[in-house]
Amino acid sequence: MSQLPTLRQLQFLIALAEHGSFSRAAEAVFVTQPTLSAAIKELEMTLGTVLVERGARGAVLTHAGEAVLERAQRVMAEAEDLVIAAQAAGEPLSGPFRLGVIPTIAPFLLPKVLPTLRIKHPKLEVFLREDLTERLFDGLRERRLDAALVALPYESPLIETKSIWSDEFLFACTPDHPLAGRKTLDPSMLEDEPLLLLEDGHCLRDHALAACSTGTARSDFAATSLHTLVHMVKSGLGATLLPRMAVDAGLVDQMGLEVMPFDPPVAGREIGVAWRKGSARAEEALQLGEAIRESLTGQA
Amino acid sequence: MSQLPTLRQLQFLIALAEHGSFSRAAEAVFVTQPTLSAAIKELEMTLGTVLVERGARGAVLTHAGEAVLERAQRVMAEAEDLVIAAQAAGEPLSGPFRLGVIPTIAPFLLPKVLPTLRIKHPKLEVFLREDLTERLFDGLRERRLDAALVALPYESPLIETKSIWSDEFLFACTPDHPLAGRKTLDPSMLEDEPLLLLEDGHCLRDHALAACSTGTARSDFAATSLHTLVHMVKSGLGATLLPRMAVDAGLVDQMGLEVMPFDPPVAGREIGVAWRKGSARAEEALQLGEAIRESLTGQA
DNA sequence: GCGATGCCATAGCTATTATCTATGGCATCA
DNA sequence: TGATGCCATAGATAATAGCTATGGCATCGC
Repeated sequence: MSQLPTLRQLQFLIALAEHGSFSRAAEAVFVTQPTLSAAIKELEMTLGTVLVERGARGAVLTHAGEAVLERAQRVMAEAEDLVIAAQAAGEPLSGPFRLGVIPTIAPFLLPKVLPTLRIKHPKLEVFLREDLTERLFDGLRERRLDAALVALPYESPLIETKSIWSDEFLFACTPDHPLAGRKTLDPSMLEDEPLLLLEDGHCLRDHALAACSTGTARSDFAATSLHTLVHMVKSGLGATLLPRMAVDAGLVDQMGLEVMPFDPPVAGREIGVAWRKGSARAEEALQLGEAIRESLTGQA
Repeated sequence: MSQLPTLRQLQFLIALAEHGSFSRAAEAVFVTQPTLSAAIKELEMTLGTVLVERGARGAVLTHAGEAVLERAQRVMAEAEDLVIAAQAAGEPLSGPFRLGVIPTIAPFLLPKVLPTLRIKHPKLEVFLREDLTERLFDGLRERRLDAALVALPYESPLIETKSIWSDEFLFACTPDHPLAGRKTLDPSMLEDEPLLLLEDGHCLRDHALAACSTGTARSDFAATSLHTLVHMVKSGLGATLLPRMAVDAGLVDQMGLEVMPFDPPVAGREIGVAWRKGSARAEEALQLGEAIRESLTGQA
């Protein structure tokens, strides 16, 4: 069995590749140039291959160096994951946690949930990022996020999800709408009803359309947020579907709109937590989802 | 940024988990018990978590320890891959190379190819393993093999392939067969022709059936190798399809059988090289395939 | 009970090596 | 042709990885 390189050596190689010069790379990793120089030489010795072409204008990786660099980055990333996983396993739901939330959930869920979360997990520091599902998932894949709250179903490679809450859709319209005044509604009644929806890219748009397969979207107008959406409904541009969570949070209060549920089986969307497959904080993501569910049922 | 653990510490942890005792683990990695003890303690310090429960009857990993262990094994595997990749990049096609070959290729291809390979790449030490495709692919996934020569198409997760050679199918029958004496053959002529084939599991069986979609396999007899197959044909049990490579290698010499090609477009199978996705020797696998192709065309 | 045994932790020492400072050689560029 | 920037080497030192010896503490067999 051949000798293994040191993580430190790999770290130095990565810095060297990044900065293209022994001296600057050394500076970047807070050692002196001879130290880094010796470490790279040592690495080349243990690997039995020249990794770097030294020149007067700096250093360039050889072909073998590039191959090693790629794997070195993987090894370092795995090692860093290990550290995070260890900390997470030692004390779950503590420390900085980068959570993405989609815009149709964030303003209605977070005010309810964050205070309880802060009490139950005082060591947890939640950093929030609001964005569309696809971009949140990109963030998960690129390790910029630890977890995300999104609406399901939503398939995406390398992403795993767990549903934590069912969010029912409600029909919203002006009082002079033909369907106004009803207690409940059947999706089939929305046939030929031009629905006002969010812009393309918002998963709520697709989920709403899926919920009432008979309804059609107005193609001439679309809203950029749920708040503007209800205002557009109010001004007579059409009816829409709203998540109950948003209505409960007071989205349509004092708007003078009619809001009614559907007959069972109730149409809706699932709210769930998502994480990168193999993430060091996958377990924590699940626990966070559970904590959110509890805090929702606790004060529902 | 938190301090990273050492590969050595991870190695110690893996040994400890495997042996369940500090003393025996230490022995296994050729250090003394206090050394390993100190290293594990140091690891626990840098991770900020207790990984091991010390008891009088040995050591057991904590929950966090299990989580770290799993990732530690990944990191170590990646690091070992890095070493191999470096050596491969430094001097491709050298050193030990574990090559799997399916039984319907091995006896006919290897005698042609291995001698040239030995001359062109004298430092390459090829270790051969003959088995069915699926088991070879298992070997690739479990890192017991570096590459495999198989017949394509053959989809399998985590496996990548590259075709290197087209192997035409030939029709073989006894001289008293109705189709005997023809120059060429159309697949449609095999309708209702009961074909004698290899046992289930051999991809050649499936590829042969795919080549002539009209033909049907005899379900009462099946051969375990191409050599027994031709003997069974000879004894009148039925006709069959043989890869040209095997015929060229003398499979039916002095057997008194009729062998004829198909009309274009010629039916056949692709012979290709396969490797584990992300393998440290993926590049070498490709090069090996290229070398084999060259050695085939060189003396075809 | 009570040594005997096996296991892990600690202490103190040593050898190794990682890192630093200082310096030299060698290209490139003004 | 000096000046500059870059990497390699040398020598000294601090950090640490490892070893030997030993102690404490359970468990087990008698």
